[in-house]
Amino acid sequence: MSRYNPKLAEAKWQEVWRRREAFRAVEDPGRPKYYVLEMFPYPSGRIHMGHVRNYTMGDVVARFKRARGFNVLHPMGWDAFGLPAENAALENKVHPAKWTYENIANMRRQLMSMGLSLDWSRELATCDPGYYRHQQKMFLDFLKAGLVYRKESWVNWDPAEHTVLANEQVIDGRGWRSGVPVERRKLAQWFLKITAYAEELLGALDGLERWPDKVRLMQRNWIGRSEGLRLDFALRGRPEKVEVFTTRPDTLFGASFLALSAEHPLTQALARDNPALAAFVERCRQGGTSAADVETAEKLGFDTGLEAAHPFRAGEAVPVFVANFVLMEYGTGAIFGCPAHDQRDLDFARKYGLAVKPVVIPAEAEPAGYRIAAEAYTGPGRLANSDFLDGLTVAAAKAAVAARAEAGGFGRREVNWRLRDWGVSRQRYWGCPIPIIHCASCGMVPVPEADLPVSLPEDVEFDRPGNPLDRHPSWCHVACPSCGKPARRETDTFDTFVDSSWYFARFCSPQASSPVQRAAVDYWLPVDQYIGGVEHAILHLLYSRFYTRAMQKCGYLDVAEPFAGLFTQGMVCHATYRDEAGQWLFPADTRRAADGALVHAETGRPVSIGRSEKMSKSRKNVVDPEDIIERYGADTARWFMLSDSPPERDLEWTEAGVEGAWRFTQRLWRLAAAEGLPAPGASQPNEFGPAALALRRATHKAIRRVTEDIEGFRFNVAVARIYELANALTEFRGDPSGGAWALREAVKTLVRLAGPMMPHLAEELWQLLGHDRLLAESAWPEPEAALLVDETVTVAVQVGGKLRATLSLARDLGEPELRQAVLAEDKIKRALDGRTIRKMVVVPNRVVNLVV
RNA sequence: GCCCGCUUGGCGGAACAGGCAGACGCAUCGGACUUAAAAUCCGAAGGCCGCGAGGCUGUGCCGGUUCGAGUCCGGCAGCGGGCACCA
Repeated sequence: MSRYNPKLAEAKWQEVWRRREAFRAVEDPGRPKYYVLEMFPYPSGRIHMGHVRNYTMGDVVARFKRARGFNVLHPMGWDAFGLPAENAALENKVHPAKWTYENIANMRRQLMSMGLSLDWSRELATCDPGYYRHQQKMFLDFLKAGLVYRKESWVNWDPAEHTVLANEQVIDGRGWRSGVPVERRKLAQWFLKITAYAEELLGALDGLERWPDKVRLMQRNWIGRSEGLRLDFALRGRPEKVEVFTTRPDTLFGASFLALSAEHPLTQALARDNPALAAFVERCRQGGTSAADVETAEKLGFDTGLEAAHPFRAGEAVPVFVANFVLMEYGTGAIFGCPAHDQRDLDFARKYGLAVKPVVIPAEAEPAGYRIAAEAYTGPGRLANSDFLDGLTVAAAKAAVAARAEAGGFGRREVNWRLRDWGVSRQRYWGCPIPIIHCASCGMVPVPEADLPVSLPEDVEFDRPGNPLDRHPSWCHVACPSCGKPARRETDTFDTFVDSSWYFARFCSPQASSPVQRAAVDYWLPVDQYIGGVEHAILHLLYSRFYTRAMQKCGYLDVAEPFAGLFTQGMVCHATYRDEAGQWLFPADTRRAADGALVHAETGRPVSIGRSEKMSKSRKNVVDPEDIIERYGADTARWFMLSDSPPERDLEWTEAGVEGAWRFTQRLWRLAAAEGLPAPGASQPNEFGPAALALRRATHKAIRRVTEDIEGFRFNVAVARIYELANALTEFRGDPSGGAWALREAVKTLVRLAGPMMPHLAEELWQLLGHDRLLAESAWPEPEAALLVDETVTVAVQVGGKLRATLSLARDLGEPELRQAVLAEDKIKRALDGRTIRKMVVVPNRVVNLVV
């Protein structure tokens, strides 16, 4: 028999699908729609295994849903703006646009070789003015709707390169190129008012039932709703008050200091005539802006010498510090510290010799002798040493403090959010220009809609750091649309998260002259199944949820939630290899020596094998999908991606695993291309012998299980079911009564079920089996209910919870018959050893447990 | 630092909603076919004890709930991921 040649077959079927426009999506209100979307890729130039995994899963869903009768939308595009293009420009003297579009062309070719059932007519790239003009239009709408504002905000500043750095460009507090310590600097920037939707974004999470719980939890924590109290502290010897925010007003009587942010107005005022403080504030600016940087930095404080009066005990006062861990962005930029009940405050108090007074006493502790040692106590308890709060629970004490503070006019209950507004300004070239003009007379003037898009200038130089838009000789100089006088364009561009916050909506009507065409989004949205990496669990998904609401407010569409279903896939990992010198090696540069040891492909020197880690270029543990597809074909790559590892978990790429997948494609070919099957259309026999019936049961059970497993995103289990059906087929030895018909049914079903995963091979076999219609256009089978239940079941019999025997019994036996059958069994009699049965626990058709 | 996740044979994993732990695959071993190899086909296999029937034990660790725990609860350990300018 001939072997299956994936190279020929894959090219052939891809061409057939393309010519027939088999995957083109057209709105059809008469049919139920299904929108499958994978997170679109950044066009880095080559697809990697993570893409293969992501797009294979999406394609399985798309092909499956299409076969189930849905009108499927499955588009692809490019998240094409971003920093790497500028880095490439800097390093290789190639224009970001040229670099990006060449990368897109190559990746499109690679994706096409995977045989994905995509509607390529809807392809878009976010760097195309035809895309980003609409983004500019919507920004102006958001501005009118009050969702946009401008304020000063902190950035990472590289003092050597005079440029703003991304967090990833800050390594150990230093610029990645210059190696110079990074400073925090303030810059006027554009913000989108995501906090206006904080309550709604939080509340709506409950309704996203087809999202992973962990993603919802991460978003919940990110939004970070907390109820607390704003409280005024009077200062001794100064007129100002310090307003603090606290979620633990109950611990107020344990307060031993106040801490202000380095950016707090009072700090700034004090620093003007206190050089030591000014120096400290300067020092706080060292280091990056990320949370990890701020929170792992050493906790530092500066005693201002001021004292703040306790709100409830005028005679008592606490020192006022400036501290580097207090964030101006959160709450009021000032806190009171209660060391006994907050670890960070405790560390701070120990360092600066401040009092540690416990005020919440755990139930099991003695109030008089209760002391705090190295760890703060944050659990429940009763209040002590706290005046009018003594004896109250934490919750009651919080309420009591709040009530008194409000009554006294020096406190206000408040809901605070960790969520901050979305800073969308980037001081970069390769992004969507922000359509604003700064005029000396008129202020900030929106670019008139007729002048959109504001396109990026093409004649830019990347010979030095900084934003080329800023130093462009002509681009930023423009007449003010309002007064006509010379004015200057905004040179910031949008965060690329803006681009990706609405592309799913654009896919519904990618050619529309407005951002979206209403009928199209009304039909297709929301996305029924979104698939991507868990690394986007918070930002991209939260921004998209906000952006969709903003679009809704401006009348572009009428859904609040963009993604009804979400699936987050795991990463693709591979073992790491090093040579004797400790240098990383690509797997492709190694081979197996005669004794099985791994050696360098050329030198034959030994190679040490490290643990499996996420594929990354820096560790060289990458396998190029193009090589795999070249050697084995796309179906093998797809099949391997789906076998073994549950999709949400990390997958380890192994050569042996790919070989196994390859062998199965050949095995399937042999099973289905075998001679001697009855022709299609042969009528179903009335009678089936036992072997034929058993095969039919296996076939129909496979249909049900594979269907359920694909629906439930258990692709690895679906693959196992397909193997089981293949095994049943292999074991089948024929049956004079209906055997041939049952065999054909099983083979046909096997091909049909494998179709979403190995579409080319399945299409080839489908044709070989004599079908006229394409598999890609054929329906999914329905299992016959009668074939799904067995007459006999295997019942496990336990004595005292231990398995003693398994019995093959008729289905749904009544308890008396069951008891009789169980007690007749020798093994059970022996296990009982004459003891009396106190109770018989029966799980129908599964387990009998005899309690003795 | 904070938040989140994961942990089952040699390996990846399966186990509906608390009910036969190890489906399915990979690797391994034995056999068939072959001059030989590859490919393919058949078979074995968690660990320990036993000639055997069989017994004991076993889902990261400690404890609990239950007739029954991989699954539920409490505690611990190890590993991984995210943290607002990478996408």
